[in-house]
Amino acid sequence: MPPKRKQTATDDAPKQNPNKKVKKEDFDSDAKTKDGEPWNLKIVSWNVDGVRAWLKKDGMSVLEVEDPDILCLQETKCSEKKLPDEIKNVKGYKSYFVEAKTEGYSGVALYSKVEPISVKYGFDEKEHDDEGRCITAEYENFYLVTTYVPNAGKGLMTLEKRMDWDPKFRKYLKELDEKKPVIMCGDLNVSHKEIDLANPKGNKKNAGFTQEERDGFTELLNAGFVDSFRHLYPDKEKQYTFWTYMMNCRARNIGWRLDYFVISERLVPQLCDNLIRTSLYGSDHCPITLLMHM
Amino acid sequence: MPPKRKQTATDDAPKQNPNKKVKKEDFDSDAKTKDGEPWNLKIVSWNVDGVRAWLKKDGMSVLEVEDPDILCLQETKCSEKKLPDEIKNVKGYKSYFVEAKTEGYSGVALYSKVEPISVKYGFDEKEHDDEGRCITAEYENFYLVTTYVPNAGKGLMTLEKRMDWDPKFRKYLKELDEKKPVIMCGDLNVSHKEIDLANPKGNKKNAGFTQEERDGFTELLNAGFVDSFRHLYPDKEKQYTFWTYMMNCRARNIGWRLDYFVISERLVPQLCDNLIRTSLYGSDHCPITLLMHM
DNA sequence: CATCTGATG
DNA sequence: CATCAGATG
Repeated sequence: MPPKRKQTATDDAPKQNPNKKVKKEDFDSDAKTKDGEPWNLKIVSWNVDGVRAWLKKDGMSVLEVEDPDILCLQETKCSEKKLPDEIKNVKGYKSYFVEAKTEGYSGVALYSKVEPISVKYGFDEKEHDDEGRCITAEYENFYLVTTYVPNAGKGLMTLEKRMDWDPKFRKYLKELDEKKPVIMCGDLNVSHKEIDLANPKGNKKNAGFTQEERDGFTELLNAGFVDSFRHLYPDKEKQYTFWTYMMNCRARNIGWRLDYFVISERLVPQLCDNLIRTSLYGSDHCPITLLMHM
Repeated sequence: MPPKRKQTATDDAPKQNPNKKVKKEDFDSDAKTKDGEPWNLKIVSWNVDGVRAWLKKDGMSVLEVEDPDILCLQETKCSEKKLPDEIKNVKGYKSYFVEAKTEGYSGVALYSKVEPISVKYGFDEKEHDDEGRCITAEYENFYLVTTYVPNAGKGLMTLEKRMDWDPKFRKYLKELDEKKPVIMCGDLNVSHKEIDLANPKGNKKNAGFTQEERDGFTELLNAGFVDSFRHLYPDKEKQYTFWTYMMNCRARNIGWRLDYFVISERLVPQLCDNLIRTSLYGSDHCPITLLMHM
C-alpha cells in the first residue's frame, strides 16, 4: 500500500497569487522515504512555454528557490543558436539542449550539477527526434529522461503522431530500465484519470484526455513504472500543473495535471516526495519537484 | 517669399522624452496667417503603426491635448470588425475607416467634429483602393484627403507599386483641386530633400529616399501644391516625423520627415502653422498638426 | 525593434 | 490568451 498523505480541504485547491513574492524557505522539505531516509536528490521539471519569454518573467528564479540537482525544461521553443546567454550558461550546472528542426517549436533542456556519465539526444526514432522532444542523462545509479510528448492537437489533428509516440517511447524506457532504474519527467500531455483534470466530462474528445492517450499512460505504468505523485497522493483532488491562459483558468484552478515524474517501480522505496509548485509563475504550466533518496 | 520663422540652435533637434507627461497648454498656439488672421481649423495626422497597439500606449490622448477639428490616422492595421470600441466610437467625432483586403495591413481612419458633406473611400484605382490607403472628406470650402502611400519596401521590392501610385494619386488630387482647394495629409513615405532626413547620403538607394520617390513628390508640388511645413520653415533642420524603432534612433533623432500636410497653392494665404509633435509617443511616427484660417 | 498574421498549444 | 515565426515597415 502506498503511504497516504494527510489531506485537508484547504490544500485541495492551492491558492495562487502571481504577485506574491516567493521565499526560499517556502520550498524547504524534510520529506523522507517510507523507511525514514531523507531526500538527497532534487529534480525540478517545468514546461516553460518559450524559454525566452519565461526568462523575461524571471523563470530562472526557480534555481534560487529550489536549488535542484537537476532542472528539466520543456517547450523551450528556441534553437540553440538563439538561446540567450543566461539560458545557455548557468553557473553551477552543465546544460544540454535539443531543438526541433522547425524553428521555435518544441525543444527540451536539461541542467545538471553533476556531469552525467553520458547524455543522449532523442531515442532513435527519427521522426520524433527531429522535433527535439527528449534528453536522456545517465547517472551512476539511474537514468534521467526528460521529454515533451507530442500534443494531439486541436480537433485531434495530430493524435496519430501521438499514438505513434507512445509505444515507441515506452519501449525505449523499458530498454533503459533493464540497465538501470529510470526517472522520467516532463510534459506528458495527458491527464491520466478524471481526478487529474478539472473538467473530465467535457474533455473526453479533446487532446490530453482521449481514451487513447489515457490508455497509453496506463500501458506505461503496466510496463513497470509508477506515477510518483499519484502514488503518494492517490485521492488528492484539484492538483494541476497546467492551466490554459484563456478565461482566467489559473486563478480559478481550472487545470490539468500534464506534468509528471514517472519512475521505475524499484525506485518507489527511495521516493520521498513529489511537489507541485503552483506558487511559481512564468508559463502556462507550473514546475513540479521530485525528492528522492538515492 | 515665404515667411521665414525664427530658428534657434536648440529647436533644431527637439529634445524628446517618452516618459514626460504632456500638458494641454504645451500645445497651445496663437499662430496666424501672414495677414494676421488667427487659425480656426486644426487638423492632426498620425501614422499609428497599428491602432490597437497605439491605443494601449494611450495614443488617443492626442485628442485631449490637441482637440483637433479633424484627426487622420494611417496604418491602422485593423479591419473595421476588429476595431476596439474606443477607436470606432469617439465622442464628439464622426469616424470613417478604410481597410486593406489583407487583414492587419495598411488602413486609414478619419475623425471629424463636423460631418463632411461627403466621404469617399479610395480614389477609383482598384489595385490601390484594395489596400485601404485613402479617405477623402468634402467640406464646405475644401477637400481633405488623408493617405498612407505605398512603401517601396526592403530592397525596393515594391518600388514599382509605389511608382504606379504617384501619378494616379497626383491626377486625383488635381481633379479635386479643380473643384475646391485641397488639404492632403498623411504618411507620404518619402523624404523630399536631403534636409528631410538624418542620413541622406546613406539612403539614396533605400525606400523613402530614392530619386524616383523624391521626383514624384516634386511633381506633386509642381502640379500646384505646397509642402506646408517646408514652406514655413525652409531651412529648419532635424525636423523628423519618423524614427525606426531600431538602434535607439528616436532618442538620437536619427529620423525621416515622411508625414506631411500638402495644400493647394491658393490655400497658402490661409496657412497659420504646421507643427511636428515630437513630444507625443505611441508609434514610430509622431503626429503633425496643421493650423489654418479657413 | 516594433506592428501585424497565422500556427500552435 | 499565451508562445513562436515570418512578413512588413
